[in-house]
Amino acid sequence: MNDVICTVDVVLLTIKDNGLSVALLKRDREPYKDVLALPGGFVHVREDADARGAAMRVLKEKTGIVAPYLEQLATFSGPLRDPRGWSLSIAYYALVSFEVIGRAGHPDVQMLSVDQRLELPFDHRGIVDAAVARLRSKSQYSSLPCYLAGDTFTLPQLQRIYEALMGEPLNKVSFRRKMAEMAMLEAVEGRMEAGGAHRPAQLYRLKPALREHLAVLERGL
Amino acid sequence: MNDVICTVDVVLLTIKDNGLSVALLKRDREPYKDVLALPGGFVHVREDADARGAAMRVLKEKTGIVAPYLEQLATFSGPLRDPRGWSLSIAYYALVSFEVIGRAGHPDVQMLSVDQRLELPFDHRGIVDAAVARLRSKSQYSSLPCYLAGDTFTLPQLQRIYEALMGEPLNKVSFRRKMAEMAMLEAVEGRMEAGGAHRPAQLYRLKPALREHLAVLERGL
DNA sequence: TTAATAGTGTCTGTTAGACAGTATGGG
DNA sequence: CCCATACTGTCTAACAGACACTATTAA
Repeated sequence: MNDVICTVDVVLLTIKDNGLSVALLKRDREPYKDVLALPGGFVHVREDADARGAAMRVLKEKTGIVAPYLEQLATFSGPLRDPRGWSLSIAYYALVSFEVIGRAGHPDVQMLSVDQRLELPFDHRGIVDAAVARLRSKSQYSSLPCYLAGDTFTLPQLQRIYEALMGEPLNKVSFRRKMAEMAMLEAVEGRMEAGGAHRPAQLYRLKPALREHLAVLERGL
Repeated sequence: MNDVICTVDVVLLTIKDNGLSVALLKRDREPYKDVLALPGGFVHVREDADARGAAMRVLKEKTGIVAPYLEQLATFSGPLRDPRGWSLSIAYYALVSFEVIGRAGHPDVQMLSVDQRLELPFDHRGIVDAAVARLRSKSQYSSLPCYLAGDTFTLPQLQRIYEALMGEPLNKVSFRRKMAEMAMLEAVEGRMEAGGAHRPAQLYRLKPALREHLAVLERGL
């Protein structure tokens, strides 16, 4: 009655070159061997405390990354999405800064722009699209994009991330008012961003209390 | 490797007595026989086109209702939620007007206020809470609550539904401005609400084009 | 005519964005 | 000094909510 193939897939997103990129790996077995696909795998009833645990395990095994933000996206199912039979995938999306991917140093992981619209096996194209839509939607009224920044970042850097997600330039004064309204950042004393021939920007980090749950705005950006 | 119990559960919500109520049924088999629980059942690989199809089938079988709005909520999983073993439930939520439940006429279906916080078997209490939170959240900026009204309704009726969901009175002028902004309603000619010793209200219905997808607001209510 | 609710015009306080100014680094 | 970018003060336009007024029915 219940011969359902149960898997998890993870859409690992980051900001690279001012645009969203997704982590893909060449599959190491059939079906679609050697084709670029999302990191995914079977749910292991013996090891996994739940589907989220399976997603964390799969992400760690395939990319070496323990993502600070991992949220369930949706479940995709049906008889046709996997040639092996009626299958079901609980999809998660994870957000990390580009540095974290570099530090993990898995050479198999390829970061491809989501705008490139590469064809993907299974229904992975639809899963990626859903993750990007969810991220863009939540970015309009929450602190979610902070997880795409590094541990510390400046307000101009953070604004560039928001702008990349929203696809339009934002008003600087309004943006800063909103960030203050969410009350999620704390200044990192002493250290400023070096770099250009101009005034350096204040560094911030997410308040430790907000490492787990998002800050949200009454009205969007 | 994949001995996962795959089920769907449906949170059928309606507005009754100016408050949210959820449809519950006495379970007809073990575990938790005769205990009130969400309508749910196994995914049938032979019949169901996907998990959504399973949810529609289960809802129809157990309550006689074909809901105009049925959306995936989340997937709940783990070894402890079902005494039979490591299980997974893809939860959906559906919205209908109270009349539709009456017309379906299934005497086993009980509508209980979500505020009553009745204890439920499995993790059904958490599933109901998640559905209510999702509905309340989406109500702040979309036409979603219209599915809780009947086929035709007046603006005062619709405002009362929004107010029941938001838990606070809304400004009449602003509410009407927002409904106009969403451009989702069309007046039903000729017919007005009868009833009281006062001016009758204009009847509206959802525009046919919006029967499938929601209208959303740039800024919330 | 009165009571009761439907629907609308308008005023005002709040909020968001434009603009322009000051601040502070490197060259 | 100049230039570039960070940051901030302030004006204005858009928006949301309060209030009051008109409209329309039954009794």
